[in-house]
Amino acid sequence: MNVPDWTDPDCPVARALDLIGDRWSLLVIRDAMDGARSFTEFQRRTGIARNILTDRLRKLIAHGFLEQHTAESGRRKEYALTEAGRDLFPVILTLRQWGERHAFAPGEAHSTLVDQHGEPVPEFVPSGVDGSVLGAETTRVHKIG
Amino acid sequence: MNVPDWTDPDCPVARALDLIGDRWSLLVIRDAMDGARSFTEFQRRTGIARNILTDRLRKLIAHGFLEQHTAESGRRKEYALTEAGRDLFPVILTLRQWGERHAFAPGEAHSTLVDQHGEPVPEFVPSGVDGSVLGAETTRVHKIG
DNA sequence: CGAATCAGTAGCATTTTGCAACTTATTCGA
DNA sequence: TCGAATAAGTTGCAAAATGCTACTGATTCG
Repeated sequence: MNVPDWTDPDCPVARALDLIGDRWSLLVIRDAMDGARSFTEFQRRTGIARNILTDRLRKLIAHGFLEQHTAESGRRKEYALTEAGRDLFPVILTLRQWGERHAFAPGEAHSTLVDQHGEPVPEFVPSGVDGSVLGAETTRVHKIG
Repeated sequence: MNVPDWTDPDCPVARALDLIGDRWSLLVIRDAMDGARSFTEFQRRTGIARNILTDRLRKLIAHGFLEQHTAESGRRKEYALTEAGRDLFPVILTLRQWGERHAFAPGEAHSTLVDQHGEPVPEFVPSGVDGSVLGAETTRVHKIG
């Protein structure tokens, strides 16, 4: 997508999905957050076709999620998350937690997310200014204008 | 996707994306959260092609995000979110907040999310058991086994 | 130096998506 | 109650995206 032909220009959700709402982009971001740096490493972890990976890495760079820089040792290139890319952490986290709750059978094993001390990351629940839990029923979209 | 051929069976992020990681599913969910109930309404709001919408609605039902029931008045069918579908709220919210921060120029107008009293929904920041802010740098994936 | 590895490209087959026109059932209004 | 409008898809075909396999030119390692 050439940046300014948004599916729904007023909606931040739609703009975000125009940028990373495809089969692979968020998996690449996930792996970047988990330490992947090289073309081959992204390819191995995701299983994406090589030509598509080339395309996705270019788009992710063009849209400001990744940047390519030269590694300390050697001249080989590396991909690293930008601030905007790292800022997708809450998106990946909520997808993960949704998946844990609804895409695994009870008792079925899955990878988990832990903090620096090895403690599991707690469930992440949105709350309003008064501390009440927020959901689709208790919020609404306020349109422009 | 026929449910048990996951891209990456151990990863909840990948499973979630196998189910709703395409151009349109999350926009349909977004509109369902914002009150859309009928085929035509989804079509009008998203702009998706009608045959693709048919396909997506069927898949969302098959995967347990939506259910179809008969409206009170009249015999016409309606689509409604299931509990699993409503539980995608945090995903939509974090996508929205990412979009607000990174996909709009400073000062550019966009729709906003408000609570029952019309108060803007606050920024949603993941934190660990000790209350510290979590991000990609301070967490890691703990694999199965 | 030679072999292996990395980072892609290129060509082609398959799948997915999009568009426009058509169909069938409801519903609404005179 | 009839006729028109609207809802909810379906169908056929064209265009775009994706995937697979093989190939290429640098790096790097022993």
